[in-house]
Parts: sequence; C-alpha cells; structure tokens
Amino acid sequence: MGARGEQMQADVLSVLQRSSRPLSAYGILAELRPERPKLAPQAIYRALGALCGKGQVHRLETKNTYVPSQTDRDGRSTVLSICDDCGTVSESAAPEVFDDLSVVAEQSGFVAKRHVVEIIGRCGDCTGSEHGA
Amino acid sequence: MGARGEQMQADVLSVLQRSSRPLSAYGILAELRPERPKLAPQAIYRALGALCGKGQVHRLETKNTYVPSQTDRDGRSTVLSICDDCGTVSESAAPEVFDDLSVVAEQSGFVAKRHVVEIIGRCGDCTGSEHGA
DNA sequence: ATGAATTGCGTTATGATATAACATTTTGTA
DNA sequence: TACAAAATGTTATATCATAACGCAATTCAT
Repeated sequence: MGARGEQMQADVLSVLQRSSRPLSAYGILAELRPERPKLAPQAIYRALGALCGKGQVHRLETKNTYVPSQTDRDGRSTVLSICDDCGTVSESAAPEVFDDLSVVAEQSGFVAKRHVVEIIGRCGDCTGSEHGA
Repeated sequence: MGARGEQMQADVLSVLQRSSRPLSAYGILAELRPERPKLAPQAIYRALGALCGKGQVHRLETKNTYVPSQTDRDGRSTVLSICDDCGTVSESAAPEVFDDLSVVAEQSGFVAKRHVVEIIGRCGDCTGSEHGA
C-alpha cells in the first residue's frame, strides 16, 4: 500500500526543498521529467495533495505554487508572507491571528475547516535594497 | 475615456450581484454571452481587475471566483468566510486580524501590499440543517 | 495458495483559468 | 482635421487542474 506513492511524494518534496522559490506543479514536473520522461501532471498533483494534507507542503493560493513547510507544525495553519520581488516565502505561527479568526467564524455560526492567510508584499531584504520598482 | 469600460464593469458587477453564489470569470462570461455573443474572457478579466482594484468585487483566491463586496469599506481588507456547502460568502471587517497581521509583517521587515484572509468551512445554516456530509 | 474485492497509481484526454500580443476604436489636444 | 495616447476588441495561446479508465499491487476470505 502506497509504497510507490511515497517515493513520488519524497521526490516532489525534494525538488521543492532544493528550489529557492515556490514552484508550480508544472515547474516540479519539469524538474523531474529528465529522470522520468513519462511523468504526468496527475502524479504531481496527487503527491502535492498528500503532502499538503500532511502539512509538509503549503500551497500559495494567491500564486498557484507550492513551498515546503519550514517548520513542523503538525498541520496547524500558518501565515505565509510572500515577497513579490524575490519570491521568498516566510512562515509565521501567529497564534493570535488564528484565535481572532476563530472568533470571527463563531460569531456567525461558521465551522472552519481551513484557514488561508497570505500577506503579499516585499520582504525586508528587497525593501532595503530597493530592487525593482 | 473609459466610457465603454465602465459599462462593461457595470454589467459584470450586475451579474455578480444577481448571482446567489460566487461566479468564475467564465461563469460571468456565460451570463453575458446571450446579449453579447462576441464577448471574450479578456474583457471580463479586465473589468474584474478594475472592480477588484476599486474594492467593489472580491476575488476568492481559494476558489478562483468572484463576489460583489457586501459593504463599502473603501478597499480595506476583509475576512471572507466561504461555505463549501452552499457557496455563500460573508465578509467581516475584523480589524484585530489585520492589526495582528501588520505586527507579523513588521517583525520581519516585510512591507505588505495586500492581505488575503479566507476561512473555508460550513456556514451556520448548513451546519444546522446537516446537509451533505 | 487461489481468486475476488479493494485500493492506488499510471496514462490519456480534456476542462478550466488566465494572459500575451496585436488590431481597432475612442478620446484628448491643438 | 490631424495626431498622440489610452482604452477596448479580438485572436491566439499559456497555464493550472482534474476526469475517466485500466492495470497492478495488496488485502482478505476461503
């Protein structure tokens, strides 16, 4: 059960970890194609789905890309700060944010399954050195 | 300048306001096609871009769909609670959340351009009446 | 062990979302 | 009017994601 799938997941995770930036599913595919010419998108998406489910990978909803988790937080939500300039992503636990969101949800009887919190902007490095704009 | 574009935006907004659920760009296109057979995706995306820029429409990043703003908050970010069951979306100002996010960003020297906060789950109505799962 | 049921994966095909690039029209200015 | 600038229309294509089906491995009852 699942032995081959675990290999696929390991390969996908490894590609993400070696990348300095978030990758799209097709970007991951392109990295793996040299070794496995017949690899198809479906395999990548299945591996990403499993990895996201386990909290080992985060999907950047605003970019349709994926990054490896930086910290082992056992699947709890994190705030992702995404730099538009250099592409780096940093993860923050920010429990206050999620506490507040619980209150927001409860007020309207909403039962939350998942929280998505992304901050899009420029990281300290890029702001300091005034790249781009 | 922009007179036709404003018409397009008004039509797109009107379609969204008449819909009981979030619509995709292609969903909006389908609504408008009967009146304007030659209408193309690009026109819809341009109108949506302008409307989102003005804060009159929100894009649901987790669903690739769009909803009209429920409140005129002059472009400030809102928390969007999205029901997986019935599709309804509710908007909350939740200033505490965005205050907390400012702190998160500042800690790492990050300069935020945009905040995306979405809660995915089931709304009170759907939870109460136990539809679906 | 053997065969049926189940599960997961590979593979092919297609669907859905979004934007690039260039032509045309409109608008603003003199 | 004539021209420049900007918005819009139009065609084409890029990008992201999943449906559907069949095969192979695993499980489980006998």
